Amino acid sequence: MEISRIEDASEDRDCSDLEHLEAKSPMPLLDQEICKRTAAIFRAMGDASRLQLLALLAKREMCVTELTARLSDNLPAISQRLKLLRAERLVSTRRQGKHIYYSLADNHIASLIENGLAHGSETDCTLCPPN
Amino acid sequence: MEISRIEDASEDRDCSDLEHLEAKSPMPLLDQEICKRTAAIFRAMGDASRLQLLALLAKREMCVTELTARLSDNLPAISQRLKLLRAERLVSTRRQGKHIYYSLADNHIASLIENGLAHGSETDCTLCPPN
DNA sequence: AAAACACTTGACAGTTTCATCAACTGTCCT
DNA sequence: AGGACAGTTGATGAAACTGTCAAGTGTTTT
Repeated sequence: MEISRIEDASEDRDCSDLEHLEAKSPMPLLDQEICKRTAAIFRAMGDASRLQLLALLAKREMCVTELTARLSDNLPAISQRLKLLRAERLVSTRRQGKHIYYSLADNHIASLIENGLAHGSETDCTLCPPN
Repeated sequence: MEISRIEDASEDRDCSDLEHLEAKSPMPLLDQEICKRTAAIFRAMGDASRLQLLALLAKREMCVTELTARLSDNLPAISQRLKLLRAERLVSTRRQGKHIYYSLADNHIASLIENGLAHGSETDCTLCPPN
């Protein structure tokens, strides 16, 4: 008996005879639709420019012009990003006169963003060396 | 006075004279680095195949072969996805003999996935019509 | 030492995404 | 009705991403 024999005995067998797979709990995969929908939400949040946008909207409702000014970007660019976010239903709109006000679709989205940013901040690339 | 005069008086002015912007609270943008890092995390989670992978790993550590079998996909494909997830440090690896075991890098990631899936499930596209 | 297993990697092709710009729509003001 | 403001929408091209497959690495077995 060697030193590292503490592990499960099934480790010895060939992995290709997937008996241990059946043996273990069924562990069903995620429903495909839910999975795709969730991935789409994450993908929409997975861009620095759009995330900035969402972070602003997390504070309060804003019109496109104000967003444009705060982000110092051009209006069509912002509008295109908002269009994508709206398509994924992360934000919703309300028209008032000439202005169209955007806000987060619900506060579940807000907490996703908050959680993500919390994680993004703490695992700073410059601090933890890449293994 | 009309009916809809409940709103902030600043709504009347031209949005282009951005005075109201200075007037309101500073509302600093997110730090660029944190923003980019967070977006990268979200982007990594923003793909159905990778999300399935992460969801499996959220339950327990698994080797590549088992992941491949459970997802009924080819091994290099899985490996490439894992490579990306590892590059973003969402997962970490441990070698044991011939096998390389993958697991989520930390449970902050796990909760992000869980939250995301919770939201993805509840806002089912088939239920809420696209406006 | 050779063969077998478990992965990883590099390269290429096909697809997707993103920014940009001009043209268009909707609302208000005069 | 005409003009100005606020914003949206295609279209286009450049850049980034993904899957696939052959070839490579590391570890154990015989």
